[in-house]
Amino acid sequence: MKRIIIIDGNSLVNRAFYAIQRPMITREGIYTQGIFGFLNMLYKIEEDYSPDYAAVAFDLKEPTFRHKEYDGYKAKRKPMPPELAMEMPLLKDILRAMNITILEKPGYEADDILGTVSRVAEEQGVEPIIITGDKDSLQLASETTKVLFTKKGVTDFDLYDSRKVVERYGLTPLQFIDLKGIMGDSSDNIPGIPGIGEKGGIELLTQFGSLENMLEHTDEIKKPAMRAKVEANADLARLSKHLATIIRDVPMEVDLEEMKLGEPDYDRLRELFEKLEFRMFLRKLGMKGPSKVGITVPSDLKKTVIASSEDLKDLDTLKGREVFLMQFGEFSHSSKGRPEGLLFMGDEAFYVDLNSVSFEDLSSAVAVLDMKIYGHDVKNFLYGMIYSVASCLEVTFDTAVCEYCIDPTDKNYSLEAAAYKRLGFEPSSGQENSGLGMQMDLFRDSAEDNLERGVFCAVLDRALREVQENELKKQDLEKVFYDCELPLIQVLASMEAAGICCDAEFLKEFGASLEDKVKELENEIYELAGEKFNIKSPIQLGEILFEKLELPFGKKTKRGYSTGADVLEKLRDKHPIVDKILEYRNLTKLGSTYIDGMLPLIAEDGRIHCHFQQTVAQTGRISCTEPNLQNIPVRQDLGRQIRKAFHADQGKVLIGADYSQIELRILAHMSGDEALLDAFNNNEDIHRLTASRVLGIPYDRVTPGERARAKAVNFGVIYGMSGFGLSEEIHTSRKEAEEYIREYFLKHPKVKEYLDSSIESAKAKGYAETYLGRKRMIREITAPNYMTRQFGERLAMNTPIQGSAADIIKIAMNKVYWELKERFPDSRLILQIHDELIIEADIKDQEEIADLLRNSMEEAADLKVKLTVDLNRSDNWYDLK
DNA sequence: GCAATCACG
DNA sequence: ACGTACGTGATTGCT
Repeated sequence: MKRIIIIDGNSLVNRAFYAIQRPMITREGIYTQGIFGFLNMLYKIEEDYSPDYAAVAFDLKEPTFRHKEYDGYKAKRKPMPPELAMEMPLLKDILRAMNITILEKPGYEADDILGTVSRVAEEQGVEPIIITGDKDSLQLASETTKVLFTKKGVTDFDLYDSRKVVERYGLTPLQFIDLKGIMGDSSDNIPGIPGIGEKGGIELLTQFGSLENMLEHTDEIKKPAMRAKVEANADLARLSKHLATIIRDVPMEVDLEEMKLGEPDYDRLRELFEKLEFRMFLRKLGMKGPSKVGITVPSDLKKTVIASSEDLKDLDTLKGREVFLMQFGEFSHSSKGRPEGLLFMGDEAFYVDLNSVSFEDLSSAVAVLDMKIYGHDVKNFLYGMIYSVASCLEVTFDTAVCEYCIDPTDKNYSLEAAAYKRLGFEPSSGQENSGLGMQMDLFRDSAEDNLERGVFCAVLDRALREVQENELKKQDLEKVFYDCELPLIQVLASMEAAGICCDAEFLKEFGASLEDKVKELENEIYELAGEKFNIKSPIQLGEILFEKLELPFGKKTKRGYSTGADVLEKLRDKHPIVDKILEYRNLTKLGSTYIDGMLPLIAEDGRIHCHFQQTVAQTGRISCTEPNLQNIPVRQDLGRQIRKAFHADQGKVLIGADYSQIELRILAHMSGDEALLDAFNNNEDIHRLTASRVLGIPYDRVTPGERARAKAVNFGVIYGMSGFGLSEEIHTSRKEAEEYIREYFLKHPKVKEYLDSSIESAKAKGYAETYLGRKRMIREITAPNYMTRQFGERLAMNTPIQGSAADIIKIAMNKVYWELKERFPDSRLILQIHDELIIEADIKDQEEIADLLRNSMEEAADLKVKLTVDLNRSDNWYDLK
């Protein structure tokens, strides 16, 4: 028997829209999750039921006969969310391209079309399957007509025929209509008989079989209350049933042959899928496009396991070549483990088993090979070599870092994720959890298995690289990637390998002294609270402060009272316990994060080797983990003491250099605001100047308090401030804060223009752009939700500023690294803290290196303002000020 | 695994 | 009427 699928388009796309949890938006700002979900459903159904015919019915906007017969029909129905409404025309385009018939009929609903087409099909001996998320259509089920009803997600359905309807609900499909006549339907605003719901309705239908029969024999209704309701609303019930009845003879021509499934219009479909960024579907159709790349390992590839130091000479065939490199096993710098093995693949593949080959032997073998290497997350692999070797290897590509340049908003840069995104690659069975990208350290396979897996990764990575190379060109990202991020990999690897000396004894002693004070404070707090409790638990603390001690609570969080420092700060003079708690927090933070957290991360060489993350921050900054050396305390002296533990090695000195006000200088450059430009070019104090301009005070008479407020205003400008945010920051009324902002923009009209243009540009292009052309997608900017959109606007203002600063210091780092390597190989860049670089320099070269550092940083970008750098030298980090 | 908190730029 | 400044990472408590 031939089979037709008849889809309720509106209903299904609605289900699809809400089934896909996270919003999907393309680069151009088109919402796609409804279409995406719909197509997934459609493909699944085609696969499961292989239909011969297909049609999709849609509702039209104009009123139907039901509206005309009953004013309130669907009156309370919420309109389709605008994000989804946007998708509808595109969905129809896709269906047309697929050669799937679209059915619409003025005055009727999609349901009626389903009813009519299924009747005709049944008459012509074709089995109809009706697909919908709406229970109403169950009334159409018969022995031949099936209703496929969405259950959850986009691939989970329930199939009903008349028998299953009876089994499941105890009613025949036709009785469903009667039921709705009695109980009504709030979503369609069908009244039914007021006061009778589903339970009562089923009871009545079980007794009478149909609504008409019931109305003729109301005297037989046993419960008097129910009888009264039925008798009083007989007409309403008839109307309701009428409204709920799906019309099965809509006056329309139904030609099944026109609904026959045929070849889609591949070109048009490809065009649409590309526009919507549906890489998976592109691949599914086996069409040309980025998904065409086949992942097959050449069968004649020579593969060798190197399991002894003597065999390392086999690697000579790689000499001078560009080689894919991948590491198996240990990743963390702090733990003592060594990598399991390394894969090298040029024209041939080699797996060096580091269980049988010494690390030193490998490194000396590699050192003379003069290879260029590429791979996925190469920085981690470089650490698998001795630094002197790693620094000789030129890195020609990194598919992880490249993916980050193309889309810095992604959360997962594993090889699998990137290959899935760009190629539509899905692991075949047996590969699902093979850890192709990230987690190879979890596997302890045989050398042969690692070799096989590595070779597959090499082929996959090569395919990914080709797509990415095109994308870089297309999006004008080549400068960002090739000139900035790619060379930086080497720099960061070197910094990680270098690490910084950390004095464990100092930390332990400092920690012990903290501990004494913490114990003391703990007891005092229990004393003042009158009981013991967990001070570290915001919930318990909140109960003590705001219930037991009845202090006035400021803000609330999802879980209860807010006990953040800003709230407690305001309560300091209300109760002595508050100060103790603030001090307790202060000390335990230092103890747990900066002492206990740091000590185990000191490596055998007495140094801490943090990991610099090049693919995390959405603005282009780098971040730092295990430990985070970018947030070592500095603002308060007590915490700052921690820095005494970090020092230069024997015969070395630390040289620190930080950009002065780089973000505000970038703002001055981008906006062209004369007042800002002049201030910076004349080395004026920018916060003082802002105070003077905004508050209307002579420059020389600005007080420290006024300067501090102006500083907050300057930060606010960079962050895309609101009056509320600023008022919180400087503890003033919102009105006053808004006054400052108004005055600031009045005095700096070009800054205002620039920030507005940032928003406009992000709206038009869908992304924010930095000095080097780094792009960050800002999906929020077109969000219908006000808050979300506002957030997007702040991102649009801040990202070019923060991101350009990141670009500039990266340029400086590349320059400094190569200069040091050539001229002062004993001195190394060791830390970057966003606007600051630290070098551990050989004492004898310190003067020249200081100059080199300053010049590299100041000349990293050519802006309308001078970039200035403050330099400091010391043998420990604390005194680097 | 998330929320709250707090360290940095 | 709403809820509010940008970007990170580590620790702790709680579900």
